[in-house]
Amino acid sequence: MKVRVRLAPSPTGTLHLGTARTALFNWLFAKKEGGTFLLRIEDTDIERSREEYINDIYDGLQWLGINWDESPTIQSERVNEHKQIIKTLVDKGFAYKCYASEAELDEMRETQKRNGLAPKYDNRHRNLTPEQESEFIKSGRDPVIRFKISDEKLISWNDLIRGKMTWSGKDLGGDMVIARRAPANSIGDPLYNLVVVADDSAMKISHVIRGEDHLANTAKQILLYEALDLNIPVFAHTPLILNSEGKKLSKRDGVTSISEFKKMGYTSEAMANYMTLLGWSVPEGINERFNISEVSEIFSFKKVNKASAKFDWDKLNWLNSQVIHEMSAETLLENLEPLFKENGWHLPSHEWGINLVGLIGPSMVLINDGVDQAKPFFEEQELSEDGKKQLEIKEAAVILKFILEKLEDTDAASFSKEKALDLINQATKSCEVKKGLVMKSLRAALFGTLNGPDLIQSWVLLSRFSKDRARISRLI
RNA sequence: UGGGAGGUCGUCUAACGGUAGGACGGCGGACUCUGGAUCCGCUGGUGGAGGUUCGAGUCCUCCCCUCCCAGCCA
Repeated sequence: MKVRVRLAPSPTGTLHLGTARTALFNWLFAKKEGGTFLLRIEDTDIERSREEYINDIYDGLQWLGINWDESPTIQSERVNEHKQIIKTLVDKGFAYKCYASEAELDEMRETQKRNGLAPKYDNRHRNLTPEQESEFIKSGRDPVIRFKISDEKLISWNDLIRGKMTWSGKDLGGDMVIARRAPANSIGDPLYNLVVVADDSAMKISHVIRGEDHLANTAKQILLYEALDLNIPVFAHTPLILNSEGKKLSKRDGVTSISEFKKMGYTSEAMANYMTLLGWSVPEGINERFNISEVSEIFSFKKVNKASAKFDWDKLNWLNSQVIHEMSAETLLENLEPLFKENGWHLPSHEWGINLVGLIGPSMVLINDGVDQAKPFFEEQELSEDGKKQLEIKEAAVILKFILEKLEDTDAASFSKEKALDLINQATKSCEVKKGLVMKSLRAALFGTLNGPDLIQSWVLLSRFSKDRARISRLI
């Protein structure tokens, strides 16, 4: 069987972490099996769907390196086909018009709940007589169209992740609505379960891979496949990504959009790596830090976990830092230079820039950290509390004075690590202090704080602007 | 409430019925400036009770907990 899978996002919001992970599993499976990965935009809810979200979804997938085959299917463009299918179902007696009002059904559900029952449509209009129908129409009622679900029906499928699944028709909430309310002589807007079946079939989807929150939909959809005499695809229901409370991730949980992660300074490699790791376990001997192209050669649902996983910032941060450490200085500089420009910072030379990112790279977790860490090299910093304290030590002034005098005899252009180290050693000896005191004082004077990257290399970079002298002398 | 899916260190996970291991985090040390870099070490777990078995995270029974669905949303 030729593998054809799809991602079917609804453009009612930006590309969500959960959707992106589903995309990844579909993509990985398609790549592994030499199949095709398709995209279908489910924009049948016209009220909530927006063009800008479609673009956000495309951008996010591309950024993650999840490329799709063929041009995306736009669901709303297929509405006539969907209505035709609904008409067929009605004509064949699989579906019927239900005139019950929403208020009437709300009341029905309320009563059921009060009596400790699960809310469920009671199929009250399944067998209306033509007389009853015309009565409703005459009174101005418009119907929805419902697909019959027999209480006795047993539905089962073999899930690639969960094994054999079985549902009973009586647990599917009664006859399901497949078309919105519309005048009786027409067909209303087709709804989710119907359009999914219609489109998955039309797109010749072989495997439906989606979150486990769709389990009940799958049972309903199988009934539609059977009624329409269509081939039933293979199903795989993936575990979900949960928030730290163990609930389904929602917009309320803060950052959940791929575009937001990108903006914060996460790399696409780390995001894809982490999303794959949540739910899929690496075979023995393979490092947890991987590229999805490597996984696409070994991906299997056998290694996909059944239980949902809680999202963990620490692990994502670690992966992101690993990705940054692996970057060449050239690549890292390419990532940072636009951010530097936004702050009005200009590199004195490309080589200087390379040395700078080489220095700060190892301590970056997010790409955006590079901005904070580079800042002291471009802009003079206020003294921090502990920096101030360090410079209040009485030897500090003596040390700085000594170094400043020596610097004035030194050529800024040829200042080097060796010369910097030599100066520090000279100061240590001449001022009769511990080397640590010299270095801490110098760090405080040059950068305002007591922590940062390697002091000697930092000093050499700073000297390129002759800023080292200026910064020391301001304190004397 | 009904149905469904799940439950191994704090988190993500590994373990033909055969020593519960790894990663992240946390804690401690090293790097004779800092540390959010790097290296080393430590910490910590099979939801509960029975049962089968020489031996149970794994098999059986009962219980508990969590999540998902129960829309004329997708």
